[in-house]
Amino acid sequence: MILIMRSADGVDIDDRTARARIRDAAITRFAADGVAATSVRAIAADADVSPGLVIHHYGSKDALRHECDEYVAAVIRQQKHDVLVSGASFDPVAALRAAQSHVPLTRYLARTVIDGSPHVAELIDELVDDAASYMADGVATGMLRPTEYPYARAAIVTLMSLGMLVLHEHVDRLLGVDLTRDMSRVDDAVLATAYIGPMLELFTKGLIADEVAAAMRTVFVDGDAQALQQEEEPAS
Amino acid sequence: MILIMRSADGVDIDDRTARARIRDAAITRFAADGVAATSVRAIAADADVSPGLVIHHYGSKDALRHECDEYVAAVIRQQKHDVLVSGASFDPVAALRAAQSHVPLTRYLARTVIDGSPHVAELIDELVDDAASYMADGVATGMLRPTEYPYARAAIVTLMSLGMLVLHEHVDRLLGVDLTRDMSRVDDAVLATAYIGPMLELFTKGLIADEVAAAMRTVFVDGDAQALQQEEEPAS
DNA sequence: CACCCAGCTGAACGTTCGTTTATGATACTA
DNA sequence: TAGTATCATAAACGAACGTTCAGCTGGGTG
Repeated sequence: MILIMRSADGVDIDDRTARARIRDAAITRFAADGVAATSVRAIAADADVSPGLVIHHYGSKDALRHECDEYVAAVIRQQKHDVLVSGASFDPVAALRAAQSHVPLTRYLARTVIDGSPHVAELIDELVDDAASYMADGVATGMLRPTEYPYARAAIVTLMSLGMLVLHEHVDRLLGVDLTRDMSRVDDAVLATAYIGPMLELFTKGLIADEVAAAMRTVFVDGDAQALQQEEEPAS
Repeated sequence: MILIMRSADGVDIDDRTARARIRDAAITRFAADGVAATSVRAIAADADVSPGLVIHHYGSKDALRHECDEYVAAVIRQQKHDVLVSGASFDPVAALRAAQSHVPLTRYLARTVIDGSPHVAELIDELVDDAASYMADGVATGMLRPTEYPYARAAIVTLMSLGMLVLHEHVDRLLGVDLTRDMSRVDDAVLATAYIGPMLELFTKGLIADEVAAAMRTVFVDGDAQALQQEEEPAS
């Protein structure tokens, strides 16, 4: 009945106490329905305990959510660390696997990322910093193209990936690919043609033609608000 | 006290009745705090009416949310139409402007896009279809690069843009650019260097080097699950 | 054995929620 | 002026919420 989180998964946490069960149930519920729409009673029912015990262990629903944030952040950091020490520098396969980590955790992150938790914001800052570091390595080894904006590019790519994760429901509906599922378990051609294929194409060949980009660059980067009005009054 | 939505903005809606005030207040509140975390009483207070009137006009909170969905979808469709009839085909400036449409509506869309509303899902499907159409035009006129995956690419780019919008809070924190603000009003260099600059670079030059992409393509697109396991057992 | 102290429960607390209802104010119509 | 929809409110409803608390349980210790 209860979706029990596999306790190990590379992380050395071995608790299966009621306290841990409550935390896992909370993470799954928060991820599925959002924090505000999840009741303490629902969490308690999922964890097969009384509502009172939830409060007894965590003090309040808010504190529980707080601890879920920290736990998810800790697990993701751990996974990041594991990836880092196993396959060094920028390994796209490992990075992709790390990004698509444990299912409920990923779903949790995708949900709470918009509810303005300071812990999650911190975690995202770290993810961006790490991405910037990885991508600098990637540029150095020639795997990635050089950039004028190392940090901004890392932030944008990270947030784009995260954004796709947040919108996983729509990605699934439109492309038939569930990003919150472990991708290494999906072996069909759908994933390839519907997601990774166009993704690789997009990030290899680009999207915008050079001359158009140059024009847009003139307007937005070199130009100013005046040039932005060129729709109504075509100048130059 | 109340954040009143400008009634016109290209859409021929001129109601300033209490009913409209409630709807506008609900959109703003739903956008800011989420649907579940917003109480009917808070909406009523923002609209300067009694909680009972909210129900009297809309029947229930859920029906109100339903109507907000439909209203936002209608306004966005209207704006899309306006852009379409004014500057034809794929005009990047107009497209960008249309994407960054009216502030509370954009925020609303960014919030409700993850709560699984059928109306919003429908709207997204339309946005993707439109993007596919625009991008096909762009390819025909040479403004965009050709693609093996026309629909998937359109979906990915649309969802990526939407994802950035959803994560606007983090985009703002990391890059100092508020995507929910009207971009034509922001004339400083921050927007250019922090967002549009790297965005243009990313979608023009790409990110991944050709040889790496070719390798990843071999693994993910041409290969299969067997090849995906090459980390543990490096084959071939 | 008595003790006891975590872990845990069931019932209840006060609050807030969405919603209902009875009633008042207002403006149009005959 | 009387009648009557329409718009709006204040008060209250039951349900569900987060939370509290007194008491039950069962394995470890004297």
